[in-house]
Amino acid sequence: MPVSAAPPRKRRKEARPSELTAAALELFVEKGFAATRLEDIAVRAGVSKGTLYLYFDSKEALFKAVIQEGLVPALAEAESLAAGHAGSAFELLQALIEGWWRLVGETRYSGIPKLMIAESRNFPEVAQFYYENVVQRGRALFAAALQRGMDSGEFRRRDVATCIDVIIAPVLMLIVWRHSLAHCLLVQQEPRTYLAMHLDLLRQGLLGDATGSP
Amino acid sequence: MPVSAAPPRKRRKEARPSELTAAALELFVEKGFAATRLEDIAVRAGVSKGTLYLYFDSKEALFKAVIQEGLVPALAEAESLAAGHAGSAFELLQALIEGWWRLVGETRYSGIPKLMIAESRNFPEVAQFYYENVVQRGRALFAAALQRGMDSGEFRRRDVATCIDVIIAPVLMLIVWRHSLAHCLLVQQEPRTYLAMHLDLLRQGLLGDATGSP
Amino acid sequence: MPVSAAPPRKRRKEARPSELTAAALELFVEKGFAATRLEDIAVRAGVSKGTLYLYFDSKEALFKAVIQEGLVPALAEAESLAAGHAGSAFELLQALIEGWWRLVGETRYSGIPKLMIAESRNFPEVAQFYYENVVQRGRALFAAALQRGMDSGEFRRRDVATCIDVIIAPVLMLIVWRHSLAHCLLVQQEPRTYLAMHLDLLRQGLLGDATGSP
Amino acid sequence: MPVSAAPPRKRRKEARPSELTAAALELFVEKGFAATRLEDIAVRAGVSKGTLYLYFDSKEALFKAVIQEGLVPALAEAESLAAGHAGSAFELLQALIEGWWRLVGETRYSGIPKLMIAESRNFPEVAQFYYENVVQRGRALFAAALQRGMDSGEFRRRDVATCIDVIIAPVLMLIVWRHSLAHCLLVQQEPRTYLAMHLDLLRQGLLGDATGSP
DNA sequence: CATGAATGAGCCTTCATTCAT
DNA sequence: GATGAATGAAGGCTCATTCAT
Repeated sequence: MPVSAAPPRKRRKEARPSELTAAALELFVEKGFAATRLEDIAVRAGVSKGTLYLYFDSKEALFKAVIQEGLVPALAEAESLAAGHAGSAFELLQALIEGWWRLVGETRYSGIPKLMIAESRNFPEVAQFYYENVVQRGRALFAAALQRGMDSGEFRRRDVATCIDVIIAPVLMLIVWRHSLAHCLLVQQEPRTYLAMHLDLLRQGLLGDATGSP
Repeated sequence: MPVSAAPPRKRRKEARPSELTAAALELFVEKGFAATRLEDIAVRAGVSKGTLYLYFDSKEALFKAVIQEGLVPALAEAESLAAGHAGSAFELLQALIEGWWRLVGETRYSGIPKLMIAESRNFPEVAQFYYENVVQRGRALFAAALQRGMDSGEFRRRDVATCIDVIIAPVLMLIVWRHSLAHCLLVQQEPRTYLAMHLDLLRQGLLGDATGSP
Repeated sequence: MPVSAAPPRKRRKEARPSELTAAALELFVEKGFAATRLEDIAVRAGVSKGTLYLYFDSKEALFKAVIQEGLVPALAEAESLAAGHAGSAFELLQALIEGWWRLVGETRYSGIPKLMIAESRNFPEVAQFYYENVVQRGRALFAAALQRGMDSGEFRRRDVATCIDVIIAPVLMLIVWRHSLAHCLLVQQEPRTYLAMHLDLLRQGLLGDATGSP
Repeated sequence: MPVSAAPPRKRRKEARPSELTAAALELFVEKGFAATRLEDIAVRAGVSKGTLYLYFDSKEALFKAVIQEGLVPALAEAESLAAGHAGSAFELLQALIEGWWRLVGETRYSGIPKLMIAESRNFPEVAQFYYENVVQRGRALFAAALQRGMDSGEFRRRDVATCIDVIIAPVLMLIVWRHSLAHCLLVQQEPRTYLAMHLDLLRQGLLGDATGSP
């Protein structure tokens, strides 16, 4: 037993739950919920199987925790980013998309959307939580930007609710793609280029021609 | 017991495999591969558990069959649709998107993209097959339409490969959404409206201003 | 459909059961009863799985038939051979051992002793049948030869019942060995040499020294 | 619940594997490999089905362990017994046969020869192991005794390799017999009497007459 | 707190048996 | 008679969960 070194047990104890959910997230995203064994999660987190049950009541509870601690903090950050934004509506849209990529797309949390796509029908309660706390809040950010642009005449006037989903889809799809087919086929493309193309089409699509019509 | 009816043994024999893959597809899409029990598939197809093994060597072989017989026929139809198209490049794009919705989005095969997202990392070989026989061929259709529009000056000139993915994403996402979160939350929106919005933004986004410059 | 050739169905029909038991015997000896699939037997006999049930009620009934038609004819032949024997007691013993090798050891029926060793505890009734109709009758032949030799002073006087088993053991073991370890290790030895050695030791062992004592 | 007793977890852990192979050996010998259910083994060992898989990867691995831990220790003991033997060659033979009966014939390990006869063709690798580590070493012990006797003139000169097998056969057969037919028919004979008869015939058979010829 | 041995319900797979053709 | 598609009970194996240490 080493006399010094090694973080004291106290610190570990507090950090444990998030180490466990981090390991669980990785494996759930990789293999899916049902195909992931608790033992594998324990091994990846460097603990024993039984330890998982000190922090979570069941495999399903662990899954819920993974989702619940996943994207909410990122959303809060995005919300404050949007609140303090000063530029044009399109610049806000751009900031939202790029911010989302930085805060989610490039982190381990990017796996959560794929996970929810794969598992929501098996866990309706979790899906409900995710919808209310992530999807709705995320859509609201985009809705506000779009509404502002339309009200000011910067954007053509369209149905906002429908517009949001069309705009978000390429961003979501990029993430999902990188966690599914692209991952095992190694056909990665450059995300920044892809997002730039999306914004390029979007600018033209939303702004319309010089006269602002139709 | 009816005097007529009762499918003769012979006909069943030939029809069985596709009845089984149909039942399997539904359940794999609903629950995922690992969480689907062969017994459930058998019950849904109206046969016994053992019968599955008369037609497929294993659960995994059944999965492969589900994917392989899934979208290839629809793609062939889309290819012939594209080959015989006469209108503008944008009209071809529109026809591709709407055709895809009609041939895939509204059929049971719409579940396959969701299934591949969820399972491709567990079945790299199947992912490879899907990529080569569905993804690549689908992208080629859109690539041809885009290239034609750019060459003729109808569309602004952009990198085709990147452009394809951005354009396809909303269509794919619509399908995936309806098989995942939307399905269990009953927050369905009208697909036609959504696709119309996508095309609306796309027209403006691709065509650009009156002078044809970017 | 050929107009001529092929044995007429009538003949097949009579020959069928023994073709089936022949195939079954081979596979039971090779793999054991439980590990042999009826389908394999059917294939080896060149019929379909269902056909087996036209001749035998169950897998167990087939097993019983295999044993019952196995060694009884060979024993009858050995009995008539012994009955007509004219030489010394030792020559009779020698004729029995050599005859047994020719009638059983070199035929497919040599598998039956191995089969009974492996399966008798799973099929006590069959074991009973085998004991009464094969073992007992076989021992009786040896018993008669021994008794004759002891009565005439040709052999030393010993307990016949015990003596029989010691004498038979090497012959049995030779057969069993060739159907088990020797078969998969290819360490076959020459059976004739082995049997000659057995008889050589036996002659000396039974005859004793010149004075006929002890 | 008793205050004392109750084997500590630690001790069980170490003792488990041999408890499991002991139970497995009994059942494999009784019913054969394929006809033995893992559940029965577990019940006989007083554990649950799953526990077997903590110690053995599969049913086949359990089988291999049963064979591998079976007769090797007994052989080692027999070898040291032979090494320290001082009497005549025949006395050594006698000691080997009687020792083998005491160390194997009367223990649970006596089932292994029957098991190998029944299963070697299904498990060629195990047969190979058994042949090299048990059969070969056992034959070497007898070979040495025979060779010594022939070199000293105590025995008649014969081909040693063939002679061994003839001599061992009755001992092996006795064991096999008691685990197969004799077991279910209750026709047990006295083993000691049988072995004595074998040795009696053998002495006379090997020694020959007073003049040492032929 | 942490461990990992033990459990047993559950699932994939096999195969003896049946029966419509 | 002969076939082989269909059945469903049974068994090997896995893994979420528990609990004595």
